[in-house]
Amino acid sequence: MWVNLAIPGFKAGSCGIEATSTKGTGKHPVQERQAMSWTDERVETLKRMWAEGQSASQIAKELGGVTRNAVIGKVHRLGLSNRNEESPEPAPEAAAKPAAPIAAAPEPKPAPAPAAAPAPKPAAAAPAAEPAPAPAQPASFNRRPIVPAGQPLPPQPSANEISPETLASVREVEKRARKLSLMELTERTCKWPIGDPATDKFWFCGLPTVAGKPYCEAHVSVAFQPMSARRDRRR
DNA sequence: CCCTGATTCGC
DNA sequence: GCGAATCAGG
Repeated sequence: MWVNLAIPGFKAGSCGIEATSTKGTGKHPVQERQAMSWTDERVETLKRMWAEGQSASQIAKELGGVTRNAVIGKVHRLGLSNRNEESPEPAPEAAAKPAAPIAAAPEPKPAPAPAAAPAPKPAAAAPAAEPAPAPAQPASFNRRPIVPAGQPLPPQPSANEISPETLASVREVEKRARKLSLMELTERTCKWPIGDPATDKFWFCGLPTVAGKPYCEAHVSVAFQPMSARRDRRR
């Protein structure tokens, strides 16, 4: 299960290494040695995610131990504010242009820079974008249990049931999916499942839901269709 | 309400 | 440098 959120007694008094073992108590030895700090690694993650267009809160959550304010503050100090503003370099392909090239990109992977940083990401079998939510079992234990859905999973419409435009749009959006695990879903994160539950390549969309709906805008469009539209397209 | 980023300013 | 509090906005 995911344990780096909300460290109980944690209170970043400031920056520093809160050396005193105020929390040296019997806490889980989870990642948290010496109060969070902007290590090269963390800064790199911050830069990468910020460049990808992730929000400060999302970045904060990923990093753990910091608030979105901290992230924003750091972003400013690093001087990489306005993520917009064309970069001096050939734009590295912004990941958010709906209604655009429908290129068949089968790889939904952000591909972090191969720098010299020891990626804190799970290796081999996991989707690189997010720590795999299945740490409890030995790697050899493949074929994990069917995901216990909290609610019935939506039917995955076959390609011939949705318009090409919508399909393209959805795929585009899914590249930006937050890839949440079941436990990370909240009332307002899109619960559309993506990938095969029987493999590691499975997660939930997680983007903001349309008010009152369980899915984000893109997924609502494929989940809720007028009967007529469905009938017309089928068969 | 939920959420965003921007800024200030004591630490 | 850091980030909570605050501000301004969607």
